[in-house]
Amino acid sequence: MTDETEILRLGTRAADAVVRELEARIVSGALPDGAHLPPERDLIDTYGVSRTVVREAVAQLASRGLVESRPRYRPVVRRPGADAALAAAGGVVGHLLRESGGVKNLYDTRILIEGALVRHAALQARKADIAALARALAENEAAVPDSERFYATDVAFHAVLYDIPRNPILPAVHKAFTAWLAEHWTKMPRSPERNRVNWLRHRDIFTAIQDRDPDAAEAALTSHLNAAWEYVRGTFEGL
Amino acid sequence: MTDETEILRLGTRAADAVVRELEARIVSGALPDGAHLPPERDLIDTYGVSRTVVREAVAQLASRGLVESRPRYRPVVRRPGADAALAAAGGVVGHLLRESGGVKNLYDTRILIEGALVRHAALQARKADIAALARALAENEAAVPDSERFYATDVAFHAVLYDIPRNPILPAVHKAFTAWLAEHWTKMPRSPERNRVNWLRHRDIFTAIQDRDPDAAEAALTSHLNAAWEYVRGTFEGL
DNA sequence: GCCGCCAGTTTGGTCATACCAAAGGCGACT
DNA sequence: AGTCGCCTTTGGTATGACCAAACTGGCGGC
Repeated sequence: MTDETEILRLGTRAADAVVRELEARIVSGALPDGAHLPPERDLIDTYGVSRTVVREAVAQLASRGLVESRPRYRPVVRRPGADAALAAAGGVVGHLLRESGGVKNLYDTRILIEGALVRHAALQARKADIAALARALAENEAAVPDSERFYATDVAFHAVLYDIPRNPILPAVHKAFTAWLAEHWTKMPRSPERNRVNWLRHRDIFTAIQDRDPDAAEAALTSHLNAAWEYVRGTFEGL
Repeated sequence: MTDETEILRLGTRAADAVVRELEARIVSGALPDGAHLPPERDLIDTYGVSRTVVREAVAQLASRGLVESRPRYRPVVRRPGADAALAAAGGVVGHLLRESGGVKNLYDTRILIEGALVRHAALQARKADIAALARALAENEAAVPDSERFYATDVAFHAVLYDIPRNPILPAVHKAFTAWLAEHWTKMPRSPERNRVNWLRHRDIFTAIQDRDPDAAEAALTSHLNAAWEYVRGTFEGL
């Protein structure tokens, strides 16, 4: 009954209380973004628990993205954003990508979402959005000879599409997609010729959006992404 | 440089090695799904580390959804699925929803995705898919007088849309959406009249899909979801 | 012979303490 | 004033102990 929504439930440990306390101090702003957490030994007598519990609490906060904890440094408070949520999912996604069809499934999901985005852009984009797209497109073109820079501007061009709806969740989704797929994507063989083809596709997408033609925009986008998939599918046999 | 993709990096602890070991034993099937982890004291001398490290390793596995750890029970191995990934993100999402506009952003994202799904359904749905939709629609209609059952069949109807592409990520996304939005959604005032209106919208969506008309399907879907939003927006002022 | 109850054992949760190594701060020295 | 190096702070790990709840097995009753 209850386990439906509590797949990851950790149960009621003493650490949970400390987690809630610290959580409250973070969201209330008492521990502002960027500040570091008090030393563990302070938290011990602040909350009257053992260091074991304190450490587990901090670990939980880290796994939730509320604090950023590097090996021997003081944990840094991070007000969570949509990207933190996606980052938290990253660990599991890594496993999914290793399974058969995992990459394909994720990529198809991306195509689905990005297809919707270009439709949205074609219908809703403001002048400033189209200008931003044009700029990204120009930088993309300028980078054609340099494969590394082309990849960066390629990502940037697609990123603009995620920015247009002005929904902070979407750029985070894009970041997550690129991070998760980057491993497979960056090993794709590249060349100025290849880059130029991709740039042409980007231009098609841009033109369709500029023309306010959602069907053409979606068609150009899916064709672009599917072609890219076909191009790299050999990289990961059957994934 | 490196922190771009390592938002949640925990650094190199001794626990990480144990995590990798156990991870390997899980994905290799040596620890099959449903089995429970060896006792902590066994892991201690299996890997030659202290119990502190073992416990941290198990906690990390739990946060990644590879094991399910309830308070005083042996952790149970869970082969991760897409739903585990989304569940991992749940903790942070809870905070996002408390922020201004958080619910709206999440809901808009849902509309974007589900709009793409109905388009896809209108273009790609097979006979069996349409039959499943028809069945869900019928059950939805039958539940009109019973608001609680209506909510369940409502969710089930939308779920069919996420099943059609046969991409396991999408049903997990749907589960995540409903779980995250349920808190706000279930407190929406309901009545058989209201249910009937919603059912009519569902029928519109179904008809459009059956007619292979993606534009009509998307329009019906967005109209349906936006109307629902307007109806409940008073529930959470300005969220 | 089967089932339920109870004690002993196992096992996860917490505490206390100690030690190490690296980070960070402070002061001396140049 | 700037730099180098020592000392303190602080996170990471190891031990060992204890508790309470879960588990197990055997005993006794039905």
